[in-house]
Amino acid sequence: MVHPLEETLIARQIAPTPMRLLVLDVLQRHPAALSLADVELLLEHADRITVHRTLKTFTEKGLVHRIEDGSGAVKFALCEPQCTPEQHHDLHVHFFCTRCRETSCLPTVAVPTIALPAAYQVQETSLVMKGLCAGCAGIPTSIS
Amino acid sequence: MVHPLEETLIARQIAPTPMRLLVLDVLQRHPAALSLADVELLLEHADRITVHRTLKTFTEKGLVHRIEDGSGAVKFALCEPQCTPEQHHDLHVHFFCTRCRETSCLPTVAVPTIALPAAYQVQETSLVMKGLCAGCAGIPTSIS
DNA sequence: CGGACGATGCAATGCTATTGCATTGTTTCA
DNA sequence: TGAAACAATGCAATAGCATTGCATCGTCCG
Ligand SMILES: [Mn+2]
Ligand SMILES: [Mn+2]
Ligand SMILES: [Zn+2]
Ligand SMILES: [Zn+2]
Repeated sequence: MVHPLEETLIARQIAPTPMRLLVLDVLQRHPAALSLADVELLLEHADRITVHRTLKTFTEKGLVHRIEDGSGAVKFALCEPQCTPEQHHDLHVHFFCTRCRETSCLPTVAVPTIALPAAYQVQETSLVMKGLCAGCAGIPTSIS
Repeated sequence: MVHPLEETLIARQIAPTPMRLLVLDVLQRHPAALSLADVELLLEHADRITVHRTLKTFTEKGLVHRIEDGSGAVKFALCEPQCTPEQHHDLHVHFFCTRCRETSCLPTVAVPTIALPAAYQVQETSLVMKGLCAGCAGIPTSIS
C-alpha cells in the first residue's frame, strides 16, 4: 500500500521524492494558487531552486497548471485528475484579488469559446478577472 | 495650430514634452503592442527610465492600456479616444503569437461578460489568447 | 530675479526566473 | 555486490524586467 500522495505522482510518471511529496502536499492543502515564493515560505527549509524545478516538472507532467495573473509572479494550482500535458480539462477562469493578492481557480466558471478571425491559430486561452474576492469584498479598503 | 500629437496629449492632461511626443509617435506608428524594451530600442537614444515613467503616465491618464501577455514584459497599446482612466472602452481580446512573440489588440473581438458567484466584485477582465498570428500561421516551425 | 514645480537621466536596487556545476542519492546491470 | 549511469538536489551566479533615490535641468509664475 502506497501513500496517496505517492500514487498521485506515480500516476503522472513523476518519481516520488521527499521534496516533491512536500510540494504536492502544500499544493493540496491550500485552496489558492501558490507562487514559487509562496511554496518556499510554506516549506520553511526548502531550497528555492529545487522548488522551482519541482513546479516545472509538475507542469510538464500535467499535474499543475501555470496561472499568469499579472501580479509579477506566476502562480501554480493543481489540475484535475484527468488532465494531461497535451490536453487540459480544467480550462476555467482565474480570479486575482487586488486586495489580498490571492489567485483562485474558479472550476465552475468555464472559459468561453471565442471566435477569432480565421487567420489566427489559437493554442491557449487565458482569462483572468481581477477585483475583490469573497473574503475581501465586505471589508472597506481603509478606515477613513 | 498645434501639432496633432500635442493635441492628443493635451486632451489627456499630459504636458506635451519632446520625449512624450516621441513615445506617442512610436506607439501610433506600430500596429503591435510594445514593451518598454521595444520602445527603448525604437527610440535609439531614449533613457529607459524616462520611457518607463512616460508609459506609466500615459497609463494613468488613460492614453494607453497595459497588456500582460505572459511573455515576461508588460506590453502597452494606445486606447480608444473615448477611454478615460476610470472607464475603458476598449475591452477587447489580446493575442500573443508564440512564434514572433508579438502581441496585438483585437478591437473587433470583445471580451464576453462572465457571470461570477455573487461574492466576487469584478473590477477588470483580461483575456489573452495564445497561438500563431496571421503572419506566422502559414510558416512551419522549422524545415525538417 | 528667484522660488516652485515638473520632467529628465544616471545610479542603484529589488524581485522573479533561470542556468551552471558540483554533489548526493538511486537505479541498473554485469 | 559493486561500479557505471542516471536523476535529483543545493549552492552560486546570472539574466531580465521593473522600480526607486536623488541630483540636475528647464519652465513657469510671482
Ligand atoms: Mn486553475
Ligand atoms: Mn488592447
Ligand atoms: Zn482577497
Ligand atoms: Zn507571429
